[in-house]
Amino acid sequence: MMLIRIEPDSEIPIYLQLTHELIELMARGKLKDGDPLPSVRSFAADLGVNMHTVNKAYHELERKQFIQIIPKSGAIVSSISNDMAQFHHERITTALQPVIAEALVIGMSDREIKAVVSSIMKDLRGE
Amino acid sequence: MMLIRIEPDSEIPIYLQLTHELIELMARGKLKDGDPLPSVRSFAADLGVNMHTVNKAYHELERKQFIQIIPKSGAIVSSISNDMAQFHHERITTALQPVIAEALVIGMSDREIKAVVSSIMKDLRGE
DNA sequence: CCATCTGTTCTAATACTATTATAACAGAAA
DNA sequence: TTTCTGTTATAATAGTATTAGAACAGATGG
Repeated sequence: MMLIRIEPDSEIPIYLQLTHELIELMARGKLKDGDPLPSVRSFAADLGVNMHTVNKAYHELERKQFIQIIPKSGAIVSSISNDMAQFHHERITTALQPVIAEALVIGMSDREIKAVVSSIMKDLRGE
Repeated sequence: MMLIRIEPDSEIPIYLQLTHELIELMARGKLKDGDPLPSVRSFAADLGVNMHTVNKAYHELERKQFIQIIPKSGAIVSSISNDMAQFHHERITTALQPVIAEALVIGMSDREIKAVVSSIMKDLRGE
């Protein structure tokens, strides 16, 4: 049983909420390399969403190389290959840039921004 | 003349690209408190997009309190009121969280993540 | 081997968002 | 008073998100 809650009325699409939640579970170490993910059908039933929505989330995770989908069998969490570091690094930087810019505009100091980042990292690593 | 380039074929909606670009200009100090923004018509003409798309970007910026729209007159960059710090702070944290989680999963160390954040801040503040 | 489970693929419908195009309106500005 | 401004309205198009239902074929386990 996967402890995940979806907000159907969120502005964030369900399949993206799901990818975020699963990545967070990986960050927290609750999903580890090699762990199997639920089948799209059972997971969809648990979450009360459509099979295709879960499938879309899985393919998003596969695109980002966080899981491996074995055709007609299932999906498992996959370790990140080090040689793709550059690929991932660029995505992270691109995603971070507009948020940091916004933080600067609202008047946050470098120290404050780093503190927020540290706080988030601590929360994810802790426990 | 505002030095902004839009990618019409990006996965990111044009109106969001515009908001990001404008916020970045504010972060870089090229748009300062009280500076007027181009009219939605002239800006749209310059960018080669529709008037309504620029208007949507402006209202997105107003919602985030980065500009002030004076009805039937124009829009100006507005300083951030300190008493809204909590409001902004939460948005920043919420936006940052999934990206940090992703960074951790791809194996970035705390030091590396902070380095990327510092690099972005330096780029925005520098020059 | 066989029944079941798996992801895959297809069609289809609905709702919403993004973008563009026109047009008209009323307040602001010069 | 003419021009510029954001505002509002209608409409069309394209794309995305979500759901539904069904069929297919490879994988799995008894």
